[in-house]
Amino acid sequence: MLSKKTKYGLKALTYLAVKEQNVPVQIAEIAKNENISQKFLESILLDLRKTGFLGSKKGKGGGYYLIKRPGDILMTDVMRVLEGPIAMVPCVSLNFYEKCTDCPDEVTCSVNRLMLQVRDANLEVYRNNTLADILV
Amino acid sequence: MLSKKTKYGLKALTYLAVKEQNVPVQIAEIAKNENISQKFLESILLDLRKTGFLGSKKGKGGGYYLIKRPGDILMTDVMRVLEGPIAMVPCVSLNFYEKCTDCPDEVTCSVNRLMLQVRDANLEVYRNNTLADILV
DNA sequence: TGAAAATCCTATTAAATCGATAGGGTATAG
DNA sequence: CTATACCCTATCGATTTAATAGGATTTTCA
Repeated sequence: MLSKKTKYGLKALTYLAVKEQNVPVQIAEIAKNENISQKFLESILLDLRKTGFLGSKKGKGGGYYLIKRPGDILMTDVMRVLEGPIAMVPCVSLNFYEKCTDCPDEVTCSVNRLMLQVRDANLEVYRNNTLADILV
Repeated sequence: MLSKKTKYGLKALTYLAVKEQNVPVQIAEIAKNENISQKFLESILLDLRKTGFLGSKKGKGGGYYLIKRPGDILMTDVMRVLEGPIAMVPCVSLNFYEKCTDCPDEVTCSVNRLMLQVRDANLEVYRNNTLADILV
């Protein structure tokens, strides 16, 4: 299942993508328009700012805005920040590799074999989509 | 993340696949060889039996065995039983469709748009793999 | 016929995760 | 200097997951 964090994060990013770049939009506005708990969204946007997707501005007239153009924001990067590793098991993860403790040999593991294909298929999708591509 | 249930279930299926068909293998043997909690595996195999993948035999010399040939067991079916829906959001699910309560329109939803592609990519993988294909 | 073997079944538990909330701190515009 | 809006940490309740417990049922076979 896709986490609500990821869902909300994606919705917020697309909301900002159709706005003027570098013009701050307030959390409250996004939350209201996208039916998201404001406090929860707050923490998600904070995350997206710390990871370099968003800029922010405090005080009156403040808010969040996209730092890069939608066409330059890859879904691979967004998904890794919001949802975590793209691989379904650590032993096939590119960025978060870990050996299985229970499994003696990855080469002869059927789970590994299947999940490698799944990882590649998902990567292909995320690499072929920027934020601009999923706008209406 | 792939659940342990799915991981263990897949390992058990492949274990049975390399054995003679219709010859029962005991839970204890599979659990020991694949480093799986026996009791947990018990409930998983029970599930796989109820959903038509395995047959069972009680008493001495009993155990579980594959009902179909590995080449006839599609990963789409296995994954749906063990892991649940293949889609990451219900609004793009083929077998478990549900409308989002928060989202006014699927057609203009960026999450929907992205997750449709992800679903199709995953389906493609699972449809192209039978149990026979992921054996060593 | 009875004891051992093995699956069947339900309930419970411990830990982790998730989604949401609380409550104040900090910077900035005007 | 005050209102605004982001910043930050902590906590909570619900759900899910992985594992365990404990016995019921069926079958084999001596």
